[in-house]
Amino acid sequence: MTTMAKADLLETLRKRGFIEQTTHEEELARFFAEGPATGYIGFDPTADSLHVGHLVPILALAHMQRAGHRPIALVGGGTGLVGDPSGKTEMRKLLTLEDVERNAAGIRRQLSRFLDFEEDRALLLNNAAWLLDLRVIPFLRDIGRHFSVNRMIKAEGYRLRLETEEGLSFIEFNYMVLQAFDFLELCRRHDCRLQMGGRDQWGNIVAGVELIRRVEQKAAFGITFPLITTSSGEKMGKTARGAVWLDPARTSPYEYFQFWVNTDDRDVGRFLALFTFLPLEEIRAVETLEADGLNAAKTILAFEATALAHGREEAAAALSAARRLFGARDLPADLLPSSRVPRQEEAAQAEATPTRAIPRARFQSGIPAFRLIHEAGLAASGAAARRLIEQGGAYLNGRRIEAHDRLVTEADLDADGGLMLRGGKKRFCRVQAEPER
RNA sequence: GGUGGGGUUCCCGAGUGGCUAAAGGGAACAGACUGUAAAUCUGUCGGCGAAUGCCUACGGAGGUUCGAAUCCUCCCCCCACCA
Repeated sequence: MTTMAKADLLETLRKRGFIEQTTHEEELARFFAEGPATGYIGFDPTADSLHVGHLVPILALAHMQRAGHRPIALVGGGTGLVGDPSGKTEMRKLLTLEDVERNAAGIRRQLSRFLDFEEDRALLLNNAAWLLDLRVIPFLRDIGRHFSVNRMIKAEGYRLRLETEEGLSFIEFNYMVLQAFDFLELCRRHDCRLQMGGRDQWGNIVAGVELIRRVEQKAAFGITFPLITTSSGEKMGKTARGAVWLDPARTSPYEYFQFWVNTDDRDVGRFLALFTFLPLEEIRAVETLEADGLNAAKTILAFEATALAHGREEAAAALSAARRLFGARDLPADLLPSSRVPRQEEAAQAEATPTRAIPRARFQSGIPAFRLIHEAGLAASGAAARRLIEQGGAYLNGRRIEAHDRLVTEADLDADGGLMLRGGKKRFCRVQAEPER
């Protein structure tokens, strides 16, 4: 990458919607121009998978790397044992060391899809390395003395908690100090001078910037990202069944693809800028589209986002499955031309529709439709499946199921020994009869 | 440790002996309308192979009663003030 690209990073991030606030605007721009710069973002190991809500930070690191800088992803193996109170109204349950280690491993795997860790072009570190063995007294004397409690209790992250009944425990109160110390440690070890994070991290980031200036007399910078909400006001990335995960075992590539296709009209352009690498000039054209064109843009958004998280093949398979279930539509060649999405339906692709296997013998006696719907995962219980059918929302091979106790038999199986169930408008499940062994 | 307030179904929150599987709102799901969008309207919304049927449920364990989320006893947890 050229020096040009390095210098442009701040502008790129800004134009694509990544930036909420920065410290030292002009110095920061110079810092990038003089790069390569090293910057980091912390990830809490609260689960063994990251989810859609983490994409903004992940892609920010990826943009850094693409511009020729060096990103660090810091897994909070140490701070995860403490728990960040920022933006939380109640105290988090504390994680065990084993939890944290297992979760850190999952996160590492997922990040490597977005970042190139070869030859230290990006670093993946765990703050457990320097936090776990800290000694209290030296820490208080060397680091603690730089923090003013008067100022800390005014920080937004703490104020919320100080005002509620829940209160703030001492362990959480230390979080800011530890995170600031992380930044200092990264500065010392890797000359890292930039920390990015969500808007609720502003206080923690600034604390680190100031600590570095005080202790090392070096310039350090912070950037926060806006909280991404959907136009309907929801926090982005949540659906009925909870978070949309990056782990394919938790959220299948097909579901992941569907999540993006179902983007609100008003969000398509913004999300393309944030969650894909397609050029902004092309994305701008999307703003004026409506109906069909907009749906095509959502398809490309879904393809690109899925390809980033799960790879091109999985994305193509999900697209192919979606085309089969919802009807094929070719994508216009002049829409987002940089995308390598398959614009027309190609010959048979790998099956990406969720599939459920049922022993063939059960079809011989016949399976009540509501039971099958339940087993296929299209309803949470038998009663729910019954309701679904009563309300006319259940389909077998494209035809509405009229009675909840209708028997599904071998006569309903197609040439491949399977059948297609549908719940509501967009949930599908293929049921495959398993031959006897 | 003391005093007071509280723990209700996914969430918020009513309910203080039967009419309560439990008001109302939110979320969610389905149908209509559509563009796999939004908005709107209608319906559903503990489980059970049909039920005016059975089971489970109002922090936990017992008890009173024909009958308890509602009354009593003990215990656990949360919050506030005091120490």
